[in-house]
Amino acid sequence: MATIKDVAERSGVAPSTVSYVLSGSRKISDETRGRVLEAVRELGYHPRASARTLRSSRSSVLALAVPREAGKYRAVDGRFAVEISDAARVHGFDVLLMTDPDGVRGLRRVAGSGLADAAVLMAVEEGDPRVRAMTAAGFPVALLGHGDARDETEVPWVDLDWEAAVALAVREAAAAGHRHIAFLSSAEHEITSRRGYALHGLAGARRAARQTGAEVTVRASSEDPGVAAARVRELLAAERPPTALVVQHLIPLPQVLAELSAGGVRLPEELAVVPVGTIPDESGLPELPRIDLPVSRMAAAVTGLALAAAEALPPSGGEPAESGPRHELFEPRMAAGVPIAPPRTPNAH
Amino acid sequence: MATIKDVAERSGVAPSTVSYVLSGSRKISDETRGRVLEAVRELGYHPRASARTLRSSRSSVLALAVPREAGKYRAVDGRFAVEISDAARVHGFDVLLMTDPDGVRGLRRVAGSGLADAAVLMAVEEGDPRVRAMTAAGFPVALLGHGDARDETEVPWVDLDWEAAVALAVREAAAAGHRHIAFLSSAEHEITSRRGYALHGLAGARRAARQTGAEVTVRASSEDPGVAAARVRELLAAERPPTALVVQHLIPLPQVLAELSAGGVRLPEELAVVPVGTIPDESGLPELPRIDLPVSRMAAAVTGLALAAAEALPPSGGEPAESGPRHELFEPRMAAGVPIAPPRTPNAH
DNA sequence: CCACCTCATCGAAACGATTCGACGAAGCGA
DNA sequence: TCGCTTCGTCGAATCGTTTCGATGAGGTGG
Repeated sequence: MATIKDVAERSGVAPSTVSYVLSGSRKISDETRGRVLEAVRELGYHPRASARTLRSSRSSVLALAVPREAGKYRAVDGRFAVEISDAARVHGFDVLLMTDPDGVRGLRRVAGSGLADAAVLMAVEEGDPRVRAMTAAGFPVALLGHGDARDETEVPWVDLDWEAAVALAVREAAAAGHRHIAFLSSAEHEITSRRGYALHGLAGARRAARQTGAEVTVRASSEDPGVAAARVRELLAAERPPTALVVQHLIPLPQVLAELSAGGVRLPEELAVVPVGTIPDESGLPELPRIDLPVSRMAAAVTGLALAAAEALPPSGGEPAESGPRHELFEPRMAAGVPIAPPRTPNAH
Repeated sequence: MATIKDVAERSGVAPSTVSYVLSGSRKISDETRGRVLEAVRELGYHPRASARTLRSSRSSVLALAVPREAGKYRAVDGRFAVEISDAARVHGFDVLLMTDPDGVRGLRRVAGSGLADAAVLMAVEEGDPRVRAMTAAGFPVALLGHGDARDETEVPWVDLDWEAAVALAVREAAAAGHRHIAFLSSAEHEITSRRGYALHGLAGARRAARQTGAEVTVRASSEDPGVAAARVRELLAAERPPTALVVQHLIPLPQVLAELSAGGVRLPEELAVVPVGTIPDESGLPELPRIDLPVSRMAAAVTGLALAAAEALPPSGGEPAESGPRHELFEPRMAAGVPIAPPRTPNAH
C-alpha cells in the first residue's frame, strides 16, 4: 500500500508538500501540484484513515446506536439507519452501526476510543441511561424520536409530532364523513410508563375530537397482538360501532387486519383503517390511507444536529457555539395515494 | 482524555509495560499488573483506536455494503445488517455501514484508507462490479445472497437454497392436500437476466411438481405490483383454478393479498398463500404459512467467512490458508405456527 | 565466587499523516 | 546595490500505540 512518502519520492517533493496539495491548505505551484496528483493517481494512493485520525483527532465517523432490546428488531430502525448513513455521507462521514444490547457500554467504548466523532441515539426513552452516559462523557449526540424528558432538554433531538399526527388522522377521518372514530393508541405499558409519544397520541385524539365534534372512542393497545385484536373486535360489537379506526400501535396491526378480515368485516367499507407513523414505500401492509413518518427529512435533521454538536466541541471547548441545543418536531402529513373511504351510511350533515 | 502515558506515570511504570498488561502478550508481575489496572480504572483509560490501527494495521472494523439502488430499501437488508453487526461484535469487530449508491467507490475508499479489515457485500448479483473491484484490490470479502456466478466462485459466499425453498413450499402444499398449485416466481426481468435465485426457484417448483405429482402452474411476477396481482387473478379465473399459491416475489404480495381479499376470495379457504423467503418475526403481513429466511444463521456465517478471509491475508501473504474460499447454502424450513390450510374440496387420494 | 540463565521491565523505533516554523529564491522599491 | 516582502517548499515534531531488543536484578549450578 502506497504511503504519502512514496508519493513524495515519486514526484520529487517532500511529504509535507504532498499533504498540502491534497488538503489545499497551502498554496502550491501548478507544476508541482500536477506532478503530485499524477503520482497519486499512478500509485492509487489513499491516505490512511488511522494516521489522519491520530494526528487530527477527528475520525469523520458517526456512531449510530440502534435500539436492540431482547433481540427485537423493528423495520423502521433499519430504514432510519440507511437514511442516516446517506445523510452522513453528504457531510463526508461514515456510519458505525452500534447494536450492542447494552447500549451504554458500546457507546462508552466508541466515545472513549475515538472511533467516532459523534453519535445518533435512536429510539430514546424517558430517562434513557445512554443519554446520561454520553452527556457525562461530554460526547456529542443527537437523539432520534421520543426525546423530550427533562434531562434531555440540553441535548439536540428530532421527533415526529405525535399529537399532531394522531389529530390529523382523526380530522381526516372526520372530513371523510366519519362521525364515530375509534383510536387504538399505544400499548398499556407505554401509557402507564408515560412515554412521550403515547401521551402525545392520546392528547392528539382528544384535541381532534373537540375540534371536529366527532365521537372518538379510545382503546389502549397491548403487547400481545391477540389482545389488541380482541379489543378491536369488542369495539365493533358495540351497539353503535365506529366506522373508522385510527391506529398508533403498529405492531399488532397485521393480526388485527387479518382477524377483521377473517371475521367478515369488509375493509374499508365497514371500517376505514388509518395507521399513524408507518414507513413510506414499503410497509408490507395492504395499501391503506395513513400518516407516514417523514423518514428522510428526520434522518437528515438528526444527522445534521449530531455533526453540528461534534463541530461545536473541538475549537477551544468554549461555549457550544451560540446556537445551543436544538430540537425539531416534524409535522405529519397524509401519505399520498389512498384516500380515507367514507362510511357506508354517512351521518350526513 | 487519558493516554497510555498518563496511565504509565500514575502507576510508575513505562508505557510499554502498560501495553503489555493490557494485551497480555508478555508476562507482568501480579503486583505491577494490579497497579496498572487500577490506574486504568481511575483514569477511565481507553486506547485510541486510531493509534492502535496505525501501528498494527488492523482496524477491527467490518464494512457492510448495503445495496442501495435508486433509493430503494428492502426491510430484509436492515434485518441482515443488524444481525451481522451482532455477529461481528462477538468477534470484537464493529460494523461500518456503506450505503453509497455507487458501491464500488465507497468500498474502494474504505479498503484503500484501511478503515475496515474486510467487507460483507449484500445482495450480490451476477457479475457484480463490487466483487471484481474488491478481488482486484486484494481486499477480503464475503458475499451474502445470490452469489454463484462464475467469477464469484473464488470468493466465499452464503445463500439460501432457493431451489430447495420453493420445492419445500410446493411439497408442503401438496402434503396438505393441494393437487393444483400456482407458483408466482420472480419478476420477469430477474428471470431473463438469469439471476441465480430466480432460476433456482423455478427449478425447485419443477422438481417438486415431479416429486409430488401435483399440477404446478408457474407465472412470472412483475416489478409492477398491479401487473403481478392481475396475473394471480387470471390464474384464479381459470376453469380449474389452483387452490394454493406459492410466492417467491414478495414485493407485490401485499397488493396481491389486498386485491384477492377485495375480490371476494376467501383466504385461506379458497386459496392457501405460502410466501417463500420472508423475514421471521416481523413480516408486516397477516400471518401466513411460509418459508422463512434463516437470517441469524446466515448473518453469522457470512460474518465468519469475511473475518476468516481477513485473517488469512496478513500473515506473510501466503496462500490464503488451506481452507480456501468457502460457500454455504442454507436449507430452508417452514416457519412454525401456521400450517397450510387444506383445499376446501380436496381431491382426495 | 563466577558465569549463565530467567524474569520483569524499560527505552526507542516504528506506523503514516498533518502542520508549524524556517529558509532560499525571486521580486520590489529606494 | 541593498534590504524587505512574498512565494513555494522543506524539515521536523507530533498524535498514541505496539513491539523488539536491551538491561539489570536475582537465582542457580559448577
